Amino acid sequence: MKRVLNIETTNKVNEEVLLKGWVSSIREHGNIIFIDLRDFSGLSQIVFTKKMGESYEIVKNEIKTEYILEVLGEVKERPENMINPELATGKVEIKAKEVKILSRAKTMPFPIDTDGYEINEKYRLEYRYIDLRRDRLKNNLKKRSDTINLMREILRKKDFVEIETPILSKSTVEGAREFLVPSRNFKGSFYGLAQSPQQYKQLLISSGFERYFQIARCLRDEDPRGDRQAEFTQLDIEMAFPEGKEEIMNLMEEIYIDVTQKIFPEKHIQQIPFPRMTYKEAMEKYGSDKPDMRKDKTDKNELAFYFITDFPMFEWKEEYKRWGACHHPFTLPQETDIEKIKKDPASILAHQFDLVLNGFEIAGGSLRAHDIDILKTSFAVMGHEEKDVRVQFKHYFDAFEYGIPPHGGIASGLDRFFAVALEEESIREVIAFPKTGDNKDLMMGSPSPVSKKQLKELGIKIEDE
RNA sequence: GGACCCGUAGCGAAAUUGGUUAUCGCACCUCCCUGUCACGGAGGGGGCUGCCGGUUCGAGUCCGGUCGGGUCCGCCA
Repeated sequence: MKRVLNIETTNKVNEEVLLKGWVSSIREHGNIIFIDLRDFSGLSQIVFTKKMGESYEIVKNEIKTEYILEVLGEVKERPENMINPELATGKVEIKAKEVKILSRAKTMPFPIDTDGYEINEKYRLEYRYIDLRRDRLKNNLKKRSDTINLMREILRKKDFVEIETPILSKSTVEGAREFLVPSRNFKGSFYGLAQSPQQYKQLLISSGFERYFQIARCLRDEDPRGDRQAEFTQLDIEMAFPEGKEEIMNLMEEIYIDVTQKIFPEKHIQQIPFPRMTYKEAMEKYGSDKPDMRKDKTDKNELAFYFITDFPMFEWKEEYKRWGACHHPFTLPQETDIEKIKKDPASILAHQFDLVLNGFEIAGGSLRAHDIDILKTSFAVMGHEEKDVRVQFKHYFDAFEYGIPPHGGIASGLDRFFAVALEEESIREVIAFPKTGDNKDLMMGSPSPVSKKQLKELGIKIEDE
């Protein structure tokens, strides 16, 4: 017999159904027992009475909360005074005939019928697979999935091609600290885990994939925050021959408007089209390059999207005593005079923009430098010797010499968007298996030491304390 | 790398200025109950108060260290 979902019972009155799911709660009344059975579609109330005979004894003596059951029963309309309006299936109940225990369960380490905020997060992270049983997290991950599906649909309709790029990549001078992966075949050499598909996607443009996108996992070995994790997901987009940066901004805007209307219909966008504000104006007026522009910050359904444009090309990195890229070195400066760029880097603006939502940077994009001399100039300003850059970015410079169209793109941090849209303070609440503030996975127990054999294979020696 | 906050049964909390046997709710176990839906009622078990050290006649409470979790700064092209 085919299994029926709880939610489907509402239109199967007087039919026999086979339900499978988790025991959410048990209410025993001596000679009648109610069990709320939970599956992915919701709850059903199952009624067990002594008429069941032996099965009733199993329910009475053996079944506990979170046991997984198979229940054969008949859908019955509830009498008027027993309807539960709180429940989607509240107008019916299941009169059980047979029950089978599919899996037994220990007592849960913490309650799962609450929103979970009250529980110390270390327990929730250690037993994440149990934490994910709670409705709030299930809903968050479901909405996440729906959104990503919709984004794919929108982009595919516009002829964007989804292409996967390597995670095992190369360590480079610029950018965030990379996770390093030792090579077994080449002892002493390392892969860098991709902190973004940036270079790959630009190379794909040179290949003629004029419209690329990817739901890309990115990895950065920096300290996490409430809105940052070592690994995170971004909607990564790149296009050839854009009609200026406006085309890229408009595309991002279209995607987020559609997502909001279809997946988060209770939300309202403060202003469409998304307002544009220059970096200079944002800093002068709000002292931030990601101001929270909500008109009513107590309105949890208000989404204030804003584009911040015209970022500086370079910023002084005090730690390294040199110039660095405000966005990344591949950005197109607004100034094309190479001498002017070299002379006064601080004055140079970039064709770069961020998308800000309620005070969070949720996307950053730019037109890219496709002129190789401009690219070289940017690296020179940042104090990198041309020959070093030539070695590290050989592929990149080579590709440019083989020809690359004008192009640009954007990357949107999806975890942050979901945190805002789902009214979560931490992106950990919208990620299935997040890590702690020092990048530990409390559930898997990673990072973890490895055997001497593994280290030897990799040619690695660990220094003693 | 730095600053701050937190740590008491499985979970969440309480415990006056340091003072009897560390309290309560949920969960768990036993029993009662045929209409509950966070059912209700009666009873019960469960604690090295994170760990180590110090102050004191006496420490859950004060001090130092350490471990664990969180927030922020640095960092995050």
